Amino acid sequence: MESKEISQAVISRLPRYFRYLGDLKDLGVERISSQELSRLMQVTASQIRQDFNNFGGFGQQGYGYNVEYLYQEIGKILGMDKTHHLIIVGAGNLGQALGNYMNFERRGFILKGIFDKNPDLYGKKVREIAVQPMEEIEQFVKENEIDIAVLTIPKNSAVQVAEILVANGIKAIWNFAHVDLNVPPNIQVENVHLSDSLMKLSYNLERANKENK
Amino acid sequence: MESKEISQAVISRLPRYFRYLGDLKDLGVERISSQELSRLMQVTASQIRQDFNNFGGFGQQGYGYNVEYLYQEIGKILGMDKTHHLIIVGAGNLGQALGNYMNFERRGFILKGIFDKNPDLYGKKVREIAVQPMEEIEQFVKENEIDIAVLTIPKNSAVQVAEILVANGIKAIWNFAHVDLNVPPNIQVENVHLSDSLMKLSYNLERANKENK
DNA sequence: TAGATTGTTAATCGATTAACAATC
DNA sequence: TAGATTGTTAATCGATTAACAATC
Repeated sequence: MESKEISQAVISRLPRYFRYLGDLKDLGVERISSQELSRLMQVTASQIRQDFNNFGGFGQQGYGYNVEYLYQEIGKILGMDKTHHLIIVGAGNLGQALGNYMNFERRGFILKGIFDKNPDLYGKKVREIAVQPMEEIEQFVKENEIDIAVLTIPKNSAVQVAEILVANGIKAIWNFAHVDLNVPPNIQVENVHLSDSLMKLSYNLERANKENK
Repeated sequence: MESKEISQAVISRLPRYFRYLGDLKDLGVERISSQELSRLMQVTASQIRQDFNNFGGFGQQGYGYNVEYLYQEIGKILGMDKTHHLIIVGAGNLGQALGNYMNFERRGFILKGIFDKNPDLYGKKVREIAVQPMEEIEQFVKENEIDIAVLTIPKNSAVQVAEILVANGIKAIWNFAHVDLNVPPNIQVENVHLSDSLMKLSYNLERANKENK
């Protein structure tokens, strides 16, 4: 039971810190102050210190932060020290693209299964993992310890499939379907609504065009 | 020159309104009040009215909002009444997946070119569009009216390619590369950092696991 | 010790929610 | 007209920034 609830605004910034710290580490930088990091990342030093202090003091007065240590700690907070097993539901272009993306595996996200309802795809391999019929999914999820389901199926079937997954014990869904899922509050959902993102870009493009006239 | 700057928080919500209104329209619903929409979308009626009123009054006291009209207006705000020409830079799995995604075309986002530096991919077709060598990109962008460049290339080349695109007149970048681009402020960038999103899910999963123990 | 920089409290800013007068 | 619901102002809440005492 966690006492202090940390805002999603803070959480959303952690992966970016993690990325910059990883780069600094690779560059051999040993320590960094909130001010230097602030210049690098274009956010205020105040915000950096506030963000880190949500999780306890990682720094040292007069010194700053040890890059390697901070990197490790943020990694732990994000669960990067653990292995996660995932399945991909929907073996279309996007599902395959995500499955083939090596970097996820490097971070401990291991692809365990991939499913589709299209028989033409059965047996097709995505990184050694053969596409299985959708019907197998319940059994598979029950028998294997799956942490995360990646939903890359059309919106009309997404809600129903999500319910099946939840009923069989899935605790987290990475949702690429363009629809809001209706799941119990203890199930974690992270939405990636690509067309929403593209529309936002379209709006900003439009607005910038208008301003420059 | 726009007078009132509308916050990105509001803009980010518009595509979701657009989606719900589209669904309502398809269901034949003619009018809706902020309260009904509030229940449907799980946001406050107050926020709905505030959001819409950033762009002028779309409703009518005592009646509510006309679904069709509101849908059209939000569509216009998002630039959905216009055609956008885009190119995809990076013809890997993700680039191809995005290129093949039909729904973007339905919304007026027309794929005009696709580029990669891997010669094995030259000539490969993604929806009638043949992959071209990366070297062609400058000329192509100059000669064709391209609005948006979709970056689906590895992080190490992304920053440099973005600079080339900007130098040749690209005004908006949809960035899937896991790196922050450094472009002038009049260039619009929308980032889709998939691994950031997955890490956030990982954090929330972790936290939920702890709480339930 | 003096200087640097964190951790943390206080002040500010912006976004969300509530309330209600205007009006269809 | 009475009822409903917007548009909009005011109140609240939360997130960001500033300031500074603690401390390495």
